[in-house]
Amino acid sequence: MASSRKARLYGGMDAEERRAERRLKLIDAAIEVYGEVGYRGATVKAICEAAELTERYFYESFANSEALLIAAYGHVVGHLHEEMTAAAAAAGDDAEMRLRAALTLYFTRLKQHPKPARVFLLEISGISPAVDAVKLDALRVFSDILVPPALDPKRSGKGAAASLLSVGMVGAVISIALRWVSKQYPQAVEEVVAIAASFCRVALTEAGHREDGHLS
Amino acid sequence: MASSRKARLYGGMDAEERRAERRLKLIDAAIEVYGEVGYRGATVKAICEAAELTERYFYESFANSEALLIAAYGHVVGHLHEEMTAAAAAAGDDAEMRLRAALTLYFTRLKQHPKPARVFLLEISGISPAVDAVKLDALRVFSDILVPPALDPKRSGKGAAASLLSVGMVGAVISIALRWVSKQYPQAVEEVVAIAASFCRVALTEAGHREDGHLS
DNA sequence: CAGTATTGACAATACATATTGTCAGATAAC
DNA sequence: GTTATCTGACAATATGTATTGTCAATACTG
Repeated sequence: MASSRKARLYGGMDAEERRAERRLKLIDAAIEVYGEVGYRGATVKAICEAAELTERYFYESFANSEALLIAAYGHVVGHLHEEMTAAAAAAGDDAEMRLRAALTLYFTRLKQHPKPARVFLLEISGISPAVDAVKLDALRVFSDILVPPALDPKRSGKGAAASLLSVGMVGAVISIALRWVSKQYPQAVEEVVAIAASFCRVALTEAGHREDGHLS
Repeated sequence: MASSRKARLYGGMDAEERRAERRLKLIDAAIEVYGEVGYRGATVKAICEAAELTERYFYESFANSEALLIAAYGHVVGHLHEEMTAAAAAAGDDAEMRLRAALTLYFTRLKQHPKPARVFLLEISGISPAVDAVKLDALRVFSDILVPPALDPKRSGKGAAASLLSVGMVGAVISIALRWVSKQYPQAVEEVVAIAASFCRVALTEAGHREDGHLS
């Protein structure tokens, strides 16, 4: 009872820690491999090799390839989400400023880390209903950062139309990002942000108009 | 020499015609099946069954599944392209009118034919470089309908930025379409068109500003 | 140092599907 | 009605990969 050590230490870590580390290595490796050959081209074996682990450890942490994809996605998106929220918050209360700040952070990270970019921009679509649901949720979160629903409290009646505006906005930003990445960043971050922001502004202003019955 | 009939007739058609008909049946069946289980879930066998043909005929017309996907995509997009061009032309010279006409046709067709919609909205992404190239080309074509480059002749200097605007526009429209379809058309066509148009207008007006050195 | 938990390499299995091949029966030509 | 062509069903093969299992080598514990 007194010596209730959880497990034998290896490399200074107990069993739990080692497992967590392997899990992380697999996620990192997955992002790497997805970025090179795409999700569907990524075999379990290739990911394990990249992670310097064997297949046994793959199934220790993940039920199947899809589970790893979702985990990798969550990993990338979780970070980004935090950072964007923080950047928006730091920019104050002005909607335009918050927008700029969040987008600038987004495109900056995109340029710094091209591989993860591919995971959550491209690879994530149309794998399975489960994966699509995860993506949908993530997009909603990002859209809320760019156009905070809190700033738009009357959004009860025209919810559906407002939702299409959010969707269009996020679609525009992601498409721009995809192209920008695949063409290897031909424009400066500020320029891309300016372009993306102009689409986001549509969602902001149109939502306002629509609330006022300014339809069509 | 005189009796240079190409081949024996079956069902009133010669060999060539029969082959063409089978090819078409396969394309139609593919669109149907993709619409139900997605491209990656669509086996050669399932498509052949839907087409009421056997695998032998699949390989008669297509080298592999990917070739059929590309053919199906071209089939759907070709039609749509013609119709949108015609609708835009019929709407006269006013950019706003052309835009409305093209978008209205797009969303109307989308509602009429949900299955093809899925093929060219969702299934087409990230299958392979070849398929992506086909898609990229198609998107460029559509973007040219919505914002004709002819109306924008000075587009030589700031080409790259203008290109991102087009990309964003098309991305917004497609995302809106996807959501609208997957939620089973909660808004009227006119309303969706209005929302989509507001994103397209960004591409039109921003392009103008940028030409005037109105950057950032 | 002896013993055991843990690891890494790799074999064995399972499975799904693409792709090619076979052949009996149907259909048109003469 | 006979023959050559074409068709449809299905078998046979090939391939690639996920998933599980085995086992010797390694790293820690006492």
